Amino acid sequence: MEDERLYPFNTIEPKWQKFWREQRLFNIDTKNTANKYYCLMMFPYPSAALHVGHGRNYIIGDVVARYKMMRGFNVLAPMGFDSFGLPAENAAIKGGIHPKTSTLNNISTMKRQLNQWGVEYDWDREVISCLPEYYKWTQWIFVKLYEKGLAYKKKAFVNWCPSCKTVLANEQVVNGACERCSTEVSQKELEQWFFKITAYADRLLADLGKLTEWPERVKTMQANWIGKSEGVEIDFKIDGMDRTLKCFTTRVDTIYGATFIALAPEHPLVNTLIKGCKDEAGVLKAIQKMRNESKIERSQAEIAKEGVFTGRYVINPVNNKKVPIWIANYILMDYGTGAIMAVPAHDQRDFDFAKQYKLPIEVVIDNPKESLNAGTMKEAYTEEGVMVNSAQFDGLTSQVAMKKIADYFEEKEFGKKTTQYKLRDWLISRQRYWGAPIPMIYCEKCGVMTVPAEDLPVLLPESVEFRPTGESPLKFVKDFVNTKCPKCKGPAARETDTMDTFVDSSWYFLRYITPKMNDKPFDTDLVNKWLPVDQYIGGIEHAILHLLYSRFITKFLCDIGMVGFDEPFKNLFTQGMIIKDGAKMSKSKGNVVSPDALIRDFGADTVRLYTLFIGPPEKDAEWSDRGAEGSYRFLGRVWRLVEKRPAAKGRAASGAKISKEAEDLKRKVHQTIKKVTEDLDGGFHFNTAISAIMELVNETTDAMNAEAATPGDGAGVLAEAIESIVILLSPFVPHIAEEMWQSLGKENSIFKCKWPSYDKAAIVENVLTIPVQVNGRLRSKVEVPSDISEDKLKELVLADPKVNTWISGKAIKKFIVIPKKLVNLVVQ
RNA sequence: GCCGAGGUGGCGGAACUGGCAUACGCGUCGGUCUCAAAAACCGAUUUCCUCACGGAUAUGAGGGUUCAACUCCCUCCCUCGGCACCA
Repeated sequence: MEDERLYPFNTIEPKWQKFWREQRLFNIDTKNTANKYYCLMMFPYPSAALHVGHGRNYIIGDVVARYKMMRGFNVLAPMGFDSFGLPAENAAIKGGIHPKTSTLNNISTMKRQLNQWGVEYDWDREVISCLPEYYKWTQWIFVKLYEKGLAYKKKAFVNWCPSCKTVLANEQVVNGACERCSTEVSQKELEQWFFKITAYADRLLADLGKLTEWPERVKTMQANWIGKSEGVEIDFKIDGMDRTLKCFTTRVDTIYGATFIALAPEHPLVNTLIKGCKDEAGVLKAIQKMRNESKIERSQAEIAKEGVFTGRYVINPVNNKKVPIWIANYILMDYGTGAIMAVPAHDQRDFDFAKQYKLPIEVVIDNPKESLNAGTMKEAYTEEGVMVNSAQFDGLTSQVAMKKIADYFEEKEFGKKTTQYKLRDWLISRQRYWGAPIPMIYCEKCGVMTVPAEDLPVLLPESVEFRPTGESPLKFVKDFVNTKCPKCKGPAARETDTMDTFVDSSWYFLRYITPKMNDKPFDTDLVNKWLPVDQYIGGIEHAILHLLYSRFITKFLCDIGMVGFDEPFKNLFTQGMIIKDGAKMSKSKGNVVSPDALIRDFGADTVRLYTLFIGPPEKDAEWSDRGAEGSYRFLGRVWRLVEKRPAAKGRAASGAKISKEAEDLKRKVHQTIKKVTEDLDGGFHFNTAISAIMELVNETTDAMNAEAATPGDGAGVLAEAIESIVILLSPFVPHIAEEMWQSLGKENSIFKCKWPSYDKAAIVENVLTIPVQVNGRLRSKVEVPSDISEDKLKELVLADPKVNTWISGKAIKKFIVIPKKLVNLVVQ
């Protein structure tokens, strides 16, 4: 085994890991804010073992931190654990290990793995969200939200996962199934706590515009999720009743074409409306049937439209016509007002429904290209057009009419302009144990109140029984539930729900600045100096949930003066997944690549290098063990290069005449410095930066072999090349770089040295190879001095024998010269 | 259906602002070393024709603009991700 190693990574790696810790390379004083750079990786949930896919995130972050360090920044790179959550509790129910024990065990395993990867952090700032010193402040934020009316409790239909035995936020339901375990989600009516994120909908949407350094796709996903639409809320008078019915529409221009009204089966007016109608029992039965189709069934696929007439009518305010009220299964209670004005001619869903129940279709927007006929149209016309059958609005374009009719409605008080969002309030109650207890107390005399600040944290009792009941285990802990009312000191009960773990993770990045502070969640002044985060790195799977919640909580903290900024993350980078055998790595698929064996056989630097070289980091990439071996061989070549380098006689004196070979190598060195620096500054182009260094290594190896064969003046440039290679590689492969740096005779850590800058004069090519095309096809190449005149170049090209074979006997129509790039002759 | 990203050798992928397509790595083939093998090193490698020189051909498909197109424009196909009866 020993001889098979290309270099002694197994001794080098622990040596430098220990060195970095002892030197406190990553430990910083946040009071020193000059030249600060906050490099943040999304903190992980502590699962049992990391695979190479997880590693990508940490490796990228580590490269950025080390590179910025070498660029002279005061880098804050902290790490922590998002350590409340369901898996630990489910494991406790199954295996009987307390969540706290298994979580803390997993944390220490993960820390060991991170350390093995050579990924370093300021561990003095570690934040663990399941410990009281942290969740005390999560509870404190809850209290602040409650005080501002942004945390409230209501009875609501909620998403219930029968397998996890808990409720889920809308964001955690994926295709009608639980985000975590993929079990189909059902609906349950429960009293739940919510955060009023909808109060911030407009700002969360508008401020996406400020996030210029975020990936477009993340912003689009958030915008779609918030789902803003502007329209008019119309008050329809119900015929024969002293009530109105509100309908939201974005197409008020189609009001004259409304031929029926449709209500969601859950609409609160339904029972009143059908009272006394012809077949009350039959109608009620039909409605009941629609209600029983769960929300999920309704949203899964386009199910057949169904509906029933209520026997009632509303009056269309614009023309006083009677319009029938129907109940329809395609109307959602939780969007808009749960009732719509249906315009079959101009909305496909209404059209389908009208066809099925033979309801009238009236064209009110005509297609300017081809006039519409209500009787023969096959589908709704949803485009813009010209107003018809719309009284005084006839002849206007629909866009103009939209505004005019909206104004007319407000003037006549038929309705008002409003904005609707798809975003729902954030359901944060969980009937589970392993989360931060919601700090509320219920007193029979004094009512609902928050736990006073001085009594925080509300500690999670350690001794509980884990049962798969679907009810919070806290309910059965008498010492926990029974408490005193903070006001009247009489007997009172605690809230037994805990908070969604996304609450924990929506403020942790603030805690890292002053992680030990115990009288406040964080120091506002220091936080204002360090945030917004300069670079946030994490998975695309958090595009909506975590990133939206964090933005919301930051805006809230900004509003109450706790922070001085309203967006937490300036630059966001979302890395792609590492795929194996065409699928995301997961234990159940059995395609997990563990870093342990790879690190044992090839070393951490190989795993790091391959992970970075595999492809553009924002894209998914297929893992290949063979590919990883290629990275190992490369490191072996670099190692040998450093070992076999000729004794440096000192650099060639500047200005001294050097050979062409030496000059070529020097040019390559400086071109590579330029390329790597630009790749790291301009984006996260690690893969191309590494291939540029590989090219330099190849050229340097050739130059060294040539120098060994026929010694010349190359030693000085070779030394410069080797030193540059080691520095340029260091952020990617820090252990081997430190070792080689040391063997080059350097004393300090390589990360204390300055990142090289390139010499503009050295990268200038003085001889150029100019491709020559004839009629756009490459026919020859000419070598010319870079300062050649255009005339001289033309002369040379025309003298070129290869070119001549292609142009002889033909007339030159055009002679295109792109200076320093290419020549193209057009002949006929 | 809507929104977003993408489609380049056997594979992962390069290519600036329209200017030598296929860098770098993997794999494969050949060679060196070895009794032999592995490892390592050196060389070849879009495809087709050619002993060779060389030529033709190719960036999902088709068309267009241009002296010149992976890059710009139009039409279409496919893959991945998100949202989805949102009025």
